Amino acid sequence: MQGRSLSQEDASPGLVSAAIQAITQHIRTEGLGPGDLLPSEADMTRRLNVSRTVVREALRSLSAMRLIDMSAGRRASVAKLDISAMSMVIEHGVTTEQISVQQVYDVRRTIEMRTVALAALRRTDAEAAEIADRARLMRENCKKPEIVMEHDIAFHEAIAKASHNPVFALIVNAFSGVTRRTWVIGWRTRASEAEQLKMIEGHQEIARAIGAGDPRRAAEHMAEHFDKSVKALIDAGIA
Amino acid sequence: MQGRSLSQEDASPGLVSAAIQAITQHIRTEGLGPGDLLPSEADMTRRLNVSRTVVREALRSLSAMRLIDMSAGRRASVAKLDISAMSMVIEHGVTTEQISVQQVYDVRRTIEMRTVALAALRRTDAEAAEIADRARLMRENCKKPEIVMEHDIAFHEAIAKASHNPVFALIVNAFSGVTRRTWVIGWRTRASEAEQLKMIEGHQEIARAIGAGDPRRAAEHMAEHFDKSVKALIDAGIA
DNA sequence: TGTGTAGAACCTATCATACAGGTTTGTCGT
DNA sequence: ACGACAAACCTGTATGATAGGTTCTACACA
Repeated sequence: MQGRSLSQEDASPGLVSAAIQAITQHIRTEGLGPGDLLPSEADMTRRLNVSRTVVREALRSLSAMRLIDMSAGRRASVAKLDISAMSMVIEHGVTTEQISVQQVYDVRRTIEMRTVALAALRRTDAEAAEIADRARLMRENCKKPEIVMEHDIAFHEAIAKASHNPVFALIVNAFSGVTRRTWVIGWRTRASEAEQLKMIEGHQEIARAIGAGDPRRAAEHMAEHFDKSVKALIDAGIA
Repeated sequence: MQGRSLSQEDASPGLVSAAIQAITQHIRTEGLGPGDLLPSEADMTRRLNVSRTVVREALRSLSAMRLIDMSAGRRASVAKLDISAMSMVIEHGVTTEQISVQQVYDVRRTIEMRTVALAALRRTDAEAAEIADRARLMRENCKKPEIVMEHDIAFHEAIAKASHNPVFALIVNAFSGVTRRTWVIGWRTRASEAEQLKMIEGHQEIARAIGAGDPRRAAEHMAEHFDKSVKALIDAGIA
């Protein structure tokens, strides 16, 4: 007893892929939004006429891509937008040497030149304050690289958020993982303490420009920041 | 008999998450590259001291993110970079109305302004030819929207590829899915045939600029193209 | 009438086992 | 040396069982 059914397209081979299709389509056709519940596994098992194993692997796949949330005892639900999956993809690309760190920086530069300009135009006061705070905290902790790094990453994420375009925020977030793995290298390369401070001041300049609502100046400082960061990485021998 | 083992961090709850961690870490520590084989499921079952169900769900998750390739009878292998997972995330965001089409276009514009400039600088002759070909094919099939669309998408992907930065290619690819869902709307909005032709000519201009190795002109035409596309979408009532 | 608490009902997480079918590999006959 | 066949190994899917988490209901008690 394992009659093929699965409504339609068995394009990609395997029942699991078909189940994934069916589930995403269900979300689409039912117009489900974040938080809405999906049918239970047993239910899907009946509807799709496959074993629970298949249903579970399909759900697990969706969960891996963060399209749905799963937790014990509760039915799966549609997830809020979250691209940490992409973060894994990028990290994977870097660790398997299919992507270079420099290439990541080029993309980041491209995107953040835009987010910073948008942020300068659209930031709320609270967002401007958050951004300025991160820059300040970087300076205050300038002796502790780990902490500076976390604030640095949060700084860039806050700017992306202030751009008010979630797609930008998503992408910037996706790069945080890689950044965490390479940040220290760039930091160490800045030989003198003065140079490290200058880098932090660059962040403060950016924060000020955003606060002043000056997109051009913000973008210029961001560009400068990236140029120096890339230079630091190259000096460190990361091609 | 199900002693907890799994080396370390059970941070995210669930054995599956832990298994995912273990597998990605295995890839990292063994320095595996694309095509290299992972241990068999049975092997992992023993090593991680969990059931095969868990191992399979972990593998399936990685497979969903396209970090590994799975196929019947063969062991899983490390995958070549492929971000079609992100495509699903973006589509999910759009269908659940967490992202607007316009926001996607803003991101595309930002990125493609860069890819087109890089392409003009770094394209090989073959790549330039491919890009020009796509533009030509768009014109030749201008009566068949479906075909124009496919060549349009391929056009943009070819440019991204010619930028010689795989991360850009990845991201542009990620947007192809959404584009496929909205492209026709923009096309229909261009009322007259003349307007449709003008849009296609815009692509040819871009192709020419890339062929001529002129990044500035290429970027200008790309900007114009996006501005018009967004306008078309807005006219169509897609906020 | 209001409330809270113990179950019942429902669900997911994980395990064990089984079998069908695809891949790989080595062996044996020619 | 070569090619076909078989064994060994692996994955895909199904089934059934148990443990433990969630939610809702109904009943006892205030």
